[in-house]
Amino acid sequence: VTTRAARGPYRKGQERRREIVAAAAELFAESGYASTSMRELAQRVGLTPAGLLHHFASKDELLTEVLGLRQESLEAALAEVPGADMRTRAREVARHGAENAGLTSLFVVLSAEATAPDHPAHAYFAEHYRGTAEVTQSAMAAMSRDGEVRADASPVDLASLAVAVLDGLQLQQRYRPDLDVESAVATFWRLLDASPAVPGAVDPGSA
Amino acid sequence: VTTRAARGPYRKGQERRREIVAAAAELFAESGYASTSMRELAQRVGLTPAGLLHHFASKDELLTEVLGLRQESLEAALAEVPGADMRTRAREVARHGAENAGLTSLFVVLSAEATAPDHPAHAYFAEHYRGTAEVTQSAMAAMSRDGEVRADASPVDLASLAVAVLDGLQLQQRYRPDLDVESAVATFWRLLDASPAVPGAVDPGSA
DNA sequence: TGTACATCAGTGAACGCGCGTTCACTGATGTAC
DNA sequence: TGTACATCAGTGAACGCGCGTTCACTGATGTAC
Repeated sequence: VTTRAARGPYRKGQERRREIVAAAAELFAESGYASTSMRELAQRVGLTPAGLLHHFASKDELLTEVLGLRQESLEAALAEVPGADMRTRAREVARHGAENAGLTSLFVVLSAEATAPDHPAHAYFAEHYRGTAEVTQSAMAAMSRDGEVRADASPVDLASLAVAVLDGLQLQQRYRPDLDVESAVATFWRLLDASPAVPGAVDPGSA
Repeated sequence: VTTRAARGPYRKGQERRREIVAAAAELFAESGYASTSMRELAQRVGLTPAGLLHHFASKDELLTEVLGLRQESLEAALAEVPGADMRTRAREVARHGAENAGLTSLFVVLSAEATAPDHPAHAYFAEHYRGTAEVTQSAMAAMSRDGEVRADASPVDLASLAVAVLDGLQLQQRYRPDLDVESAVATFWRLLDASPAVPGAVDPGSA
């Protein structure tokens, strides 16, 4: 008996997948994961709920796919400034966030929703924040050692602040669209300057 | 025909109300509003779902009550430092947040969930952020004018940052319980100092 | 001080509804010969 | 180049379930006389 191999999805099928993930990202960003229904999403892409599940095994799998989408998009943007220092990378994260407002809202809304331990994305965000804290702390420590940021503040606190500023501004912007996230982020990093624009200041890095 | 006036709730009933609101605050903080069910809440306080609705007209009314609870609690804490300057008040907000971890989580989780325009708490949070921005901006502008914060940063940006730092840190702490929110907030305010601890610096406020 | 009774506190069963998912099915699409 | 047919893309109806809320009801509690 000879068994035939699966053909895999057609080109049209793959396009549909992308279209569905993009629409899901928009809806999750608007209302969160739990409050977005398969019926609502299906209608958005012109399918029936059952049609969605032909492309994805479950609503959970869609969430996983959406989280991956954001990751890819951000990593692609960061790959354009290879080997840049942390300030530049942080500003690139902020710039990317401002440019992709949808994905940005998505991440803030989902991370807050996923603080519930039984939320399907809880493990993802716990790992995300753990990894971000680790990377940011060691980068900030290195910058502090090299005199690139003020030495009179704990690098651990500065790392927490750098992350909090991005999250907090993005949340705030959802209620105050006039808020200029990029400008505020730039101002934050200026606060960290090792040599503030104070007349008569000497370089503390040589101490 | 003489109609008798309503008696109002008994003492036991009022205690129940408070007990229910407290439990609702805990559950909303854990899982958000939409994902918390009346059945779950009823079980927590030893009632049936219908029993809850004897004390509150709807789930929505419970949410309103819970939001008011937080407001009262924070205002009571701030009333203990009357007329204090903005730094002290901000630190008091942070201290209060750290002490009432439940209420704090509640506010961050709900504000993210409520970014959806049709969420029952959307108007509340929109007004909350609008009012907070207004107060914080004018306070920051006054401090800048008086030389109490660095003059080389826009007061509007600093105000946005002050709010974002509190929100962002509280969100981050839900995934990293080791995070020291109070310390990070103190570090942030040190970054704003008008006269950084730099040898040889002169007071820029007299310029 | 005693008691009738209106109101309060709470129950248990049921309601209509929207949810994610299943299942058997139909037509479209690409491929092997 | 033509065609048989396996697989893909998608439908329509139905599923069991948990949701917020309703309703008629029972016992407890406080109050007016």
